[in-house]
Amino acid sequence: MAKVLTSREENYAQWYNDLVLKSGLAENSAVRGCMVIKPYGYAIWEKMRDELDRMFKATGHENAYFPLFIPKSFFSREANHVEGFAKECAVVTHYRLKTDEESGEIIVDPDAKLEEELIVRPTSETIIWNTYKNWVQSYRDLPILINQWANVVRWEMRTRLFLRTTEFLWQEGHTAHATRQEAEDETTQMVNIYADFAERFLGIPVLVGSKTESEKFAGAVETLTIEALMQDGKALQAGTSHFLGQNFAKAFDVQFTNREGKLDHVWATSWGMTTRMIGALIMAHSDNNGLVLPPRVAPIQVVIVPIYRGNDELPPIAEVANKMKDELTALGISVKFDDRDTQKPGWKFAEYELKGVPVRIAIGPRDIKNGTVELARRDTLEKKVMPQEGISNYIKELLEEIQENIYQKALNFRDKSTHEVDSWDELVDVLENKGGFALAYWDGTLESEDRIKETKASIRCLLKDAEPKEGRCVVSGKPSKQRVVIAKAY
RNA sequence: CGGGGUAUAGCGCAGCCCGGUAGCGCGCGUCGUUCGGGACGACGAGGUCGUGGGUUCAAAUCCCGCUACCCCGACCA
Repeated sequence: MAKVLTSREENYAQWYNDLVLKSGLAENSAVRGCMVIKPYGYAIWEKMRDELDRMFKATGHENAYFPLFIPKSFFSREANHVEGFAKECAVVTHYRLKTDEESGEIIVDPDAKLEEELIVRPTSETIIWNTYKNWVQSYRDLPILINQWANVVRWEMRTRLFLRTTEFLWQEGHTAHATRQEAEDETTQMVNIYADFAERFLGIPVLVGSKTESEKFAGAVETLTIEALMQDGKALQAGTSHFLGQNFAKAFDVQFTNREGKLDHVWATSWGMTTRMIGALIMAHSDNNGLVLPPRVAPIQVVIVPIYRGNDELPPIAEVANKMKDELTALGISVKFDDRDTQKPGWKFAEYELKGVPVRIAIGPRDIKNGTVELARRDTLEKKVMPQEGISNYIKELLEEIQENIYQKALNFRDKSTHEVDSWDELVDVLENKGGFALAYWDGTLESEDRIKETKASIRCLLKDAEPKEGRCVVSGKPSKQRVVIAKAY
């Protein structure tokens, strides 16, 4: 087979980049740091979006849309929040272009300067809270459970396709509650939805936990996160859910009259998941032959490739293929019958492997004679000849099996790559040589955390369900109640 | 913004040191043979050598400026 991908072993970052480009998911655009998401990549995003949207709606959320632009002054309201984003936002200063008399070039019209600059949203808390202010008077107006599908812009210094782009697509949920408890429950509920989505749908096992003080979202009281492990042993923050306390309500003056007739500020949450998940999907499962897509996110779940010589051989094959396609479609499976005569079978095999299609069926003259098909699964690269009879139900079950197998494989890898460490040397050994998650006692101080950061790794999270156990901090040797998860991260 | 690198056909590159008017692979088009793992042959199309200036009889090649992109750091979903 012609080599189109750099291998993972040779250069992991290059492998990832090659894969995104060659499989047709996305490419770099004319604008620095921004990508073009191509149809195949966007189809994956649509699958993810539809499933998340379904989960959000099942838990009582509604979609709405807020503006792309946010008045600069809004960012002055919440001091902690602005600290986190102020340095990396795109700012709109003018509203008109004109043709320069001398050069004939298009220039920004200096007379068209905005009185107040507009910020291209890096996230929408400020404009949404400014709006919620008018929506809430009484506890009867609560809760507000809103999600928005949108694009946001963060002027990152270094970008990578899907993992970190200047503009990216995401959903951001913003909820308002009458009580602290209710908002905290919402925060937990949403991080659990993310974890469930990642594991059940994307086949990516995740750790659920809370961020340290220094790693949490600017403006949040607590940030819950799901952390995934990539095949190169680095962690990827895959979704976050923030308990915002009353910070934004106070900054934007969102008060309501509670059941006792007293004025109070509302309690808030926000939570988001982005197109970065496509990057996670790629790095968690794919191999040197290309993408490996879990069936539930695969835009094409089954591809049928005819093998024929001359135009006489095609019609009987097409007949079997189309019948099979109809049966599979009736079972809710997405099927492509690729009868293009512009590409050869071998070319198509390689192409669909690169694109990560979970199941491939090949039908040739031999199969027509024998009533069989050749069936290949992408996750294991196994091929076998099967009878046509009953193939549809077999494939339906096989897709489930592939979904499960991909998840188990990732889970085994994570378990194998998770190490308990009890000293600084052990920690460094894991971070430098082994990769993966290190579970270590930490004394909870910023000093110790900074020391850990000097290794280029960070505390990914404090595990949600960890039972308290006594130990000594690997940095300071001071007493510690719980192990934390440390890893190098994207 | 600091350090390093690159810019030549749609893509990947050679040519530059030592100046003489551009080449290879892939891809693309036509025709034929092929088609159960990225086929083969023949013919063909395609380049103001990033950009502005300078040196020279002559610049992809030497000199100066500019711009863009990539990699490594600080930032980050």
